Amino acid sequence: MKLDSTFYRRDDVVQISRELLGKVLCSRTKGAVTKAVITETEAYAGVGDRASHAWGGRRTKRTEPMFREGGTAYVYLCYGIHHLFNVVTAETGTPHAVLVRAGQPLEGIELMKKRRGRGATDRTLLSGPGSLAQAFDITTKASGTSLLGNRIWIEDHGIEFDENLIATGPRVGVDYAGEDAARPYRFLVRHDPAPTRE
DNA sequence: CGAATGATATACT
DNA sequence: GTATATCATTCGA
Repeated sequence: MKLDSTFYRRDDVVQISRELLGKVLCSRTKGAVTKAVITETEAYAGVGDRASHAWGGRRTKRTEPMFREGGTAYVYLCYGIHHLFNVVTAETGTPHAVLVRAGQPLEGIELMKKRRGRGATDRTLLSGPGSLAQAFDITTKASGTSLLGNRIWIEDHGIEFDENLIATGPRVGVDYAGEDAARPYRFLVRHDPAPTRE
């Protein structure tokens, strides 16, 4: 079933980040549907988190979707090449978000390979936030889209990973964030066939 | 290991 | 309005 607003609008973004493991990310473009089981996430805890784009309450045209109600998509371009997909959580005005970093392909695999091109194998298809967004055809144009609609959404297929399969650690690529860089806000499934990095 | 690559934020004139 | 530094990464050598 599709996750509804009660899932997204809770305040504990770290808890939501953990719960998103095993959920199924779905996208539909031009009638074609692609789905994947989420296996890696990172939490970005709003104004008090130096690693977040919304740190200190920075509200700009780019970060505006993060301040909307939980259940909104926040997508932005990084390093001039990669689109990164985030799930906005909490109530309106609280810019919490969860970065989806990796997943296991479930449906529309051939289409994902076609979008990724060249050396994309089952292993590398969704390994990393930039790759995942590319495979799902998610770009900055999708930023601000509601996850309750039929363009991008998340389903619960009843998949549960055992507690000891879940690894927790510091987030990737946020060394600039000072002490906040060390926070254990990263969640991933061990021995995932589509890992990003250990 | 390091280049690629462009939108965005911020600091200027 | 213009300039410049920076970036929640990826891929190929």
